Amino acid sequence: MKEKINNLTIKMLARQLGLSVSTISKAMSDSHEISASTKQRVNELVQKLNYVPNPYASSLRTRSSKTIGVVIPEVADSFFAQAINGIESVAQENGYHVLIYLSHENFEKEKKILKDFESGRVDGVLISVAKETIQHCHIDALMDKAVPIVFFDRVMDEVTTAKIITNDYESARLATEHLIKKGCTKILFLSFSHTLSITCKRLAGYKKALLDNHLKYADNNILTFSNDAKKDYLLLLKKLKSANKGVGILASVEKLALPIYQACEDLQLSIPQDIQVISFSNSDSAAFLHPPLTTITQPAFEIGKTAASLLVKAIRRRNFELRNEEIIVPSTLVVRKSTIG
Amino acid sequence: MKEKINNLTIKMLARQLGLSVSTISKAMSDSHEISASTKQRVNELVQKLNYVPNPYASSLRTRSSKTIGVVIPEVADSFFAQAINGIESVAQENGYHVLIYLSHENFEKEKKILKDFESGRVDGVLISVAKETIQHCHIDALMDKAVPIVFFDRVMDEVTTAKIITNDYESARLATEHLIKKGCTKILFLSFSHTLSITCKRLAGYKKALLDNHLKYADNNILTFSNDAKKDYLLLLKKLKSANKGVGILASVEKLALPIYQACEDLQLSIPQDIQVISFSNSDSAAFLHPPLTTITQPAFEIGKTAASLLVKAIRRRNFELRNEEIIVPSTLVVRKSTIG
DNA sequence: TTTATTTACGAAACCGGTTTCGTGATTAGA
DNA sequence: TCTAATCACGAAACCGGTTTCGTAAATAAA
Repeated sequence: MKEKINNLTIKMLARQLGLSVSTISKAMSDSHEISASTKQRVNELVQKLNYVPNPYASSLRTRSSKTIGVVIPEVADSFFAQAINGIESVAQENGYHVLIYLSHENFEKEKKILKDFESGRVDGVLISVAKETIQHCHIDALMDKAVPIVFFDRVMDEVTTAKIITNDYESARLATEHLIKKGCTKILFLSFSHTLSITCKRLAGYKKALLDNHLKYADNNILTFSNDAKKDYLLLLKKLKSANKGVGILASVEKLALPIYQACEDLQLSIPQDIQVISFSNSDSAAFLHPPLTTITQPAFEIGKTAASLLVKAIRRRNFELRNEEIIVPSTLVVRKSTIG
Repeated sequence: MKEKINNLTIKMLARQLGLSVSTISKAMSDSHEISASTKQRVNELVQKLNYVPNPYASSLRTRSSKTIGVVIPEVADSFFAQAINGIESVAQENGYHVLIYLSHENFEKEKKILKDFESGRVDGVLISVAKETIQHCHIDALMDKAVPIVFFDRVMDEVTTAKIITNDYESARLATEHLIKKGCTKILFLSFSHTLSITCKRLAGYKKALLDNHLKYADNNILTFSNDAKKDYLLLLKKLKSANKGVGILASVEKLALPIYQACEDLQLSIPQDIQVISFSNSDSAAFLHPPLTTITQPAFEIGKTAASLLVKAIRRRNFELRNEEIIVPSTLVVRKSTIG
């Protein structure tokens, strides 16, 4: 087994050059108090010996980790995958490192993760809260420690900080209206939470469209999925069994779309003749489903990028306070064959 | 702006309890040299004040970061998303933190990332190399610093360490054979690299199946995609235009599947009547494409989990050497309608 | 030419934990 | 009863950087 080599330290560099450690340190950070010639000597040795400074020593002293923590419910969802892409691109560009944590929609896990952040492990946090999360004490606690936090997608309105979201209300309203215009007289809203910001807003948009078009809202048109896929599927089957023509479905998150297709197949219902479907989704394959799925496509990459940019700015400039604002990056309704053309 | 509070330190705890810092430290790590009563006093204060020790101070002294670095080419691919899931689950279970880096298929970026790891930022590394990566000097350099590395999926055979992969050769062979059995006499192999371990092995499996079935191999049946989506698409169109019945396609990675569907649509070719398609893919939506896509489904979560478990074990037990072994988690051929039933 | 700055660097404190080693008090062994 | 071992804890070094402050030499200002 290869031994952990007594790593190269700044002290050794100093010795080799006959300089002090402080001089080396300053030279590496291009300090003005070091002469050009010395800087060059230092840089040459650094190159030659392949020296990489210990980030933890640096973090300890400077109280900054150049690291941002990202907390998301899951990663196997095109939205979050693309958002991570956006986040990472900003991080890489600015020399930040990205710590990823999955809450698995579980509040206790999310709490534990944020608790750990109180240690100073990260300079800032990007979070999309878990489905179970209804309190924000864990977030408040972290903010009390002056750790900047930016929400994205799944936000908590009660927390005073920046939130990067899409136009949930408006796009759900538009989608619902689209279904109505295409002849739907009864529209099911598939949700998977009563409390998440996104589902509330999307539901509100749905209701507004109903109201505007003189359709009455009915509680039993709202299907709330649990985490039990089998049970959820049976519920869906039951609902669709009794569906007549003129039924439309609006799925409020990506992962609810495929079960609809499955159910229609099992029940031999045809989309869009029997049932029209729209889903919030970022999946590339939406266009190639059978039939192609009409989607509300969120600017996931953009949302991640915007959130990360703002966070980095907040970290950099300590006097730059994250205002209690919502930055809205709009989604687009992409009409395909799952709704009548 | 909230001021960065002079964070709670072990020193303050010590003062409050009239104990020394070393006692506190030992009490917190449940050292045997501390009495039960003292441990309890310490724990109570820790609870009360909500004390979270500074991980970087600890890392500095112990030379361990409880962090693993994950380097992948991209995240917007179901395979990597699921693999991250597996990795994260193991990490969370074992108290490890996960730093994520994307190479964007770029060798220079990958090199830079691994170079940074030489600092001691991570205790171990999981990597799936970039498409551009053909040398392994950057990996060797890291291993020279005694940082354990485990490859997953896209490995480098020349590097002596553990590799978690799927049965690329065998599953490509089976898939090709499946196409042949279903009547294909000419089979296109869609690749996006000549050098990646996975594409080489999959190509070899493809060749073997041809050989076994007395079909002749032809270079111009191999389509190698670049990163220029438009150009790639035109290439594909051109190939398919001249396709007669009996053509099959094997796509060696997930993201090559949708362009095939697109092209067939544009050319009004019907799958599977005109062209049969199989793709390596982990996407849930494969089953709902038009037509449902026959896939080779990799155990992505399992691969991530296995790789992470092995890495954690290697980190934990310094005398446990990562042998030069391949751990193979087999894929499954899921036959759907894109090949004739 | 003398004094005031500026330049270029070093010594040492510091960040917040962990670990080694030493020691007085208590307990066990002879 | 006297010595040896054990217990429970503290002092201080240590991890590897960064930063403050002090200073000799060089340069500029008077």
